[in-house]
Amino acid sequence: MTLIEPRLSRGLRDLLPEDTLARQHMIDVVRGVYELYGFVPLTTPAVEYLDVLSGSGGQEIQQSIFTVSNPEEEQLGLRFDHTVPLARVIAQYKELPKPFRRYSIGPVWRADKPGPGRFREFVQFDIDSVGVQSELADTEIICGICDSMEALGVSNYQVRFSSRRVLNLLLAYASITPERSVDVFRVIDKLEKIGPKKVRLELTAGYTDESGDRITGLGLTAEQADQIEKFIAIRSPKRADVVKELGGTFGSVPGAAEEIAVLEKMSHNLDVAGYRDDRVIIDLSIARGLAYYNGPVFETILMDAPQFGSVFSGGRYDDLVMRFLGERVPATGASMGVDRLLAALRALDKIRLRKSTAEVLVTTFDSSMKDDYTAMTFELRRAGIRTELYMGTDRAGKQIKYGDRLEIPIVLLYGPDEKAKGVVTIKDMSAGRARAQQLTGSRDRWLQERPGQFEVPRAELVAAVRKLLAEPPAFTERT
RNA sequence: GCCGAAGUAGCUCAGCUGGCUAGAGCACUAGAUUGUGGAUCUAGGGGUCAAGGGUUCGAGUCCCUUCUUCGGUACCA
Repeated sequence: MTLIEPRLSRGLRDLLPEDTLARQHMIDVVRGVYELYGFVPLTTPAVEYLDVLSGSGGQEIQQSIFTVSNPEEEQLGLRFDHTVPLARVIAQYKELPKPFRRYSIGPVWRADKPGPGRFREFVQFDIDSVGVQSELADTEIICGICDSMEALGVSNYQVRFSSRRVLNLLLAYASITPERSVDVFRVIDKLEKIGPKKVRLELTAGYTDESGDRITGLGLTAEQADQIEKFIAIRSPKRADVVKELGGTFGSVPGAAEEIAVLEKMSHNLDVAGYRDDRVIIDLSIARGLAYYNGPVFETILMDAPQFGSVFSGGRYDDLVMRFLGERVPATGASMGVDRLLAALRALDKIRLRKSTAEVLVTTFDSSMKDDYTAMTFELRRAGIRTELYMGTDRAGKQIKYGDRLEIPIVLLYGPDEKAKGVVTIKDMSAGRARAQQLTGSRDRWLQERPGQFEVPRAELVAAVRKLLAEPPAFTERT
């Protein structure tokens, strides 16, 4: 018999229970925030028609789409984000009430070459408001980002926003054609990463980096680069100052006053909602690389883990539905990089890792008492306590060890002795974990001490377990 | 895509100018301990030395090719 090697195609990975629980927890928290805002969930298939995904043109785009075959031999592919399927749904279900404010959570696929921290299948959490032109919609997305970060226990973060329209006006002012503007945005967006010198070189003549790689410049003139530098030099920790200076320097550019006013309104809305300069700033170097953004753009940095880059970013994209309807539908939204944020939260020690969902393990070390164990287990489950019944008749040591390895906080011991006395032995596993740190050698003492163990009347089992679960554990747990 | 580095047990690695049956630590399994987690002791399982070819009496070690992984860089709708 030829054995099949267990393996995964490159760029794909498994998430073992511990990782899945951490991810689930994070998603639940953020979902809770946006449901608090009244967003509704939307689920679309992983597979879409290829032309729906890639539009009429876009060969580059098609290269990173995984194609899929079906019996009808249709041209299909896996979605690479949630935004395009959303645009399709908007166009297809015209009866949907507007504004349509929805969130989508699920895997997306990109057939790129995987790199460190980059996979071919990854989960995105998207929130979008469709059908609202008002900057209130953009503001609300930003507020939700802030609330999400705080609900996740991160206080030191910064949401930075800018506006593509303001940037576009600037580029026009610097005599840069609209076709080139996306290239320019891409370079400006690197400011934080590579510094102003390299940005200037990349905007103009290009340069050769340390590894000998040739970076092609955009070929702008020195005057054009000057203009761009003058613009992105406008920075301040206070939103009002940025708006003011922007108005002073560029207010006379045709159409600029109107767009600067949008930034001002957003800033005002944020103030009213209670999100001040310490959390949300205007940063004119935020451009985002995506071509379809046409209004406010924003991103989120964890100040204690900036190396992870933006963990939650987005912007306004009023023209995406055009592809399907031929008419403009205003839309704005953001996408949370679930895996990136999770990695950052782990680095910051903000995620409690759990190996099991069970709070209680019922051990079964006397085979004549199987019915007692089953009854006990379901009694706890009906009381809403997450309970695992040990399967098998291994000796007590193994069963307790199993609970220990899965970090189940409570283990129940119930044998003939307990039954005769009408009690259950409850074992608070955290106590033993703390004790084991101090105790060296001496197995006898370890056996005698039985840390964290106590008996309660069998009838009071549920109440006692509830009480113990409500108490703070004896050892320090991450929240 | 480009530049660089590395691939030996599940993980981290040792293995000298080519030479006994390829090792260690950790992890895992079992026992000491069939009613108690940790520590300790004992035993055990686990390897196509990334793959293929070449040189050689002999290759984990040298040469070539391919693959993969990790850095950096570019791209990222």
